[in-house]
Amino acid sequence: MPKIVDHDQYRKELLLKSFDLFAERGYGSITMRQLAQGLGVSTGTLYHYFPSKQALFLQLVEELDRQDLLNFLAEAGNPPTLTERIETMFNFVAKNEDNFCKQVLLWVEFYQQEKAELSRNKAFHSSWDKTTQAIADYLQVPDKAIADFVLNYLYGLLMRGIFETETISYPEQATLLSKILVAYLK
Amino acid sequence: MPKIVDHDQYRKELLLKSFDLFAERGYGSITMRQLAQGLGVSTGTLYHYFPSKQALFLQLVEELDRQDLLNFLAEAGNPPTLTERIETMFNFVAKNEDNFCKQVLLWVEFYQQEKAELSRNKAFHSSWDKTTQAIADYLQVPDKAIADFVLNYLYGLLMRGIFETETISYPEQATLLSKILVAYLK
Amino acid sequence: MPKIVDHDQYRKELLLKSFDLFAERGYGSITMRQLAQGLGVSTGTLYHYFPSKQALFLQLVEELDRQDLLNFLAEAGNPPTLTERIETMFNFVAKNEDNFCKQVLLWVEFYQQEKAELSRNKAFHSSWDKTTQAIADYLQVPDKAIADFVLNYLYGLLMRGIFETETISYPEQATLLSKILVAYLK
Amino acid sequence: MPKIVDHDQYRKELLLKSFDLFAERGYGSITMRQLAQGLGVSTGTLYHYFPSKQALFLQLVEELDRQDLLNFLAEAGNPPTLTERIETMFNFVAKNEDNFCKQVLLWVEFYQQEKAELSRNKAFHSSWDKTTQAIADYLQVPDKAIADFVLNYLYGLLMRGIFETETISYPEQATLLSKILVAYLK
DNA sequence: AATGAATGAGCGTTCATTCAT
DNA sequence: GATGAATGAACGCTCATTCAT
Repeated sequence: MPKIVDHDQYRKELLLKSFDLFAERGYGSITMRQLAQGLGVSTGTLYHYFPSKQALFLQLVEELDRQDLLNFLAEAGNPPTLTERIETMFNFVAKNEDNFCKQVLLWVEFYQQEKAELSRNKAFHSSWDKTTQAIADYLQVPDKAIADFVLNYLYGLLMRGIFETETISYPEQATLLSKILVAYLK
Repeated sequence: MPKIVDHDQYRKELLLKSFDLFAERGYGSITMRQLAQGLGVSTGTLYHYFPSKQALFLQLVEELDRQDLLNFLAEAGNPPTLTERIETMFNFVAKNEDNFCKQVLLWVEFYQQEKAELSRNKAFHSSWDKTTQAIADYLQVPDKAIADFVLNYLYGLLMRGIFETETISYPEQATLLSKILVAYLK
Repeated sequence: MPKIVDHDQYRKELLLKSFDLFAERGYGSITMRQLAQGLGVSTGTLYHYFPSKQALFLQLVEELDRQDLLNFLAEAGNPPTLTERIETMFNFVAKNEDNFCKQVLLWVEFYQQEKAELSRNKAFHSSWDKTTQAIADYLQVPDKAIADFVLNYLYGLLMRGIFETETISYPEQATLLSKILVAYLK
Repeated sequence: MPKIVDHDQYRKELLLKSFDLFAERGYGSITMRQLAQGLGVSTGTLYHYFPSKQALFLQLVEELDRQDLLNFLAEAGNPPTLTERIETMFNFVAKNEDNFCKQVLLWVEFYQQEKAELSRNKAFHSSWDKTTQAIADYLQVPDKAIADFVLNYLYGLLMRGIFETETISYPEQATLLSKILVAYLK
């Protein structure tokens, strides 16, 4: 019997630890050697667990999207009013803002760089769609357009956090959005 | 100094023509040779006009941001009501959606890939800030938070156009946003 | 010492089974992992039986050369005339043409790739010489030059079977060679 | 205008110089870096002239086969008797024995290593066939089987020069072959 | 101004071999 | 004896950039 390690478990461990490394330097800029060094393994080991840099990244996307959703649902509960649900959601995003920014940045960079050969690989889009859908479900708004509205707002918020020098207050924005929506839905 | 005008004019011509090439393959994936070939010049010529790939791209960012803003202001006029201004804005974005998506994609990819050495170069952020500010001005809303709100929504719209399989209707979204805001501002 | 017999028997079994794998992909192209997988063992096991890829191959050469010779002598008998002996020989080669082609191909590839460090290892050359000598003995021609002549012809036949699109008929060639030699030796 | 060098001429120069390097270490063992160093250029330059290691080698095959044939025809003349033609041919091979051995070795090694993806590329086989055909033509023997006979003999001679410790005398073999054939054709 | 040949560091990836279990 | 995870040097190849012409 070889060394007792759960192959799959170790794979996920490497995956999760690789996120910070990707985030720090970007998908295209970090090298497999740097990744390996950062993870404390050799390049050979990296390739023992993942067939390629792209595959490693794609697995990371899937895993993180899955975990993000799980984490959110675990602590979100099911508040009675839309206002509260929006607040809960914004709180969650605010708490993990840094993580989400890094993710969006990485996903976009990767998509841009590999879009040519990504058409076959639906995993990327489907993962995003699934998350978006789950959030829409959580909000329980009667009109899908309203859910879209909130999501647009949220994704825009993330973008501005990335590009603008001046940061934006999440609680404040959540309050504003709530007020606006309540006024509209009344 | 006629020579300088020619040089500068040619430089901008190359810049503008390079946008489609960047958009098609991504900043990190396209090579200077491919760029040169696509522009119908040699790599040497490219380096005669731009000191580096990064500098070329940065100049492209600045130029396009400038032109986008100019184009918008040129055709936006100054409608009397907020509703109309928002509609005008959304129409403009809808008309140029493809372009804007490509730009956002490229800007993000570039930022992500070069952020390590971008700290010195403020051009990138300042260009984005300037555009954002100009749009906020155009809307003439009393409360800055409202302008932020609209912009967040807009940027989010762009993001979702990129990642989601299902496209989103701009006119419809504009109408919704107008209604919501009118209900709130009343 | 029963253990040693088992070990040795198993080693030869692996050796023989590895021939087809080497033949299919070439010495330089097949990996130890592929070899192990094809044999139904782990790489570790392979290294338990053979100290290195090169040693494994060298043992294969020796074993196959030995067996080829044994097989030939077993079925060749001792026909009274040179013509018959040549015919027997050509029949044998014809029957095993595919095998011999693969062997020549592999031996050449290996020799070419490792010749730098093969000077010490005489096994390779001596194995070839021994076979050649045995065949010469079998023919029982008075003049060594005639034996050389036949062997040259045979090895050339193999080479042309490898490289040329048009295959060559062994029986026909054997008949021709016989006639020619008989005419000469008369 | 760039540096004045005839791209194509320089390519052939590199090609020819690369033969000795390939011959010395083998196709599979020599690296592009070693090749570049041996040629006195950088790896980048090598790739400027040849798209890949395989393509470089294939071009070398074609070029050498072409030149060998040209050289032979240039000095072969058209002797009146078959005996003389065979002698001329064997003299030529004897004079270039070293070269031809190296070529056969390399061609076989390459073929063995790349045969999987070589099916499309007919250049390899066709080049060999062409040469073989030209030699057959030169001999002007009425019966194709006789030409085949001579060629088999020749290729076998080369093989034995490669593998056997004891070298074989070309003039002697040529004389023998002539005698044998003359006895047969009479 | 314009060319494209030249460079070489560095990339993603492979694979013979080792070794803890 | 058997396993397969781990290693890391080395491979083929790329590409931003330089520079002689």
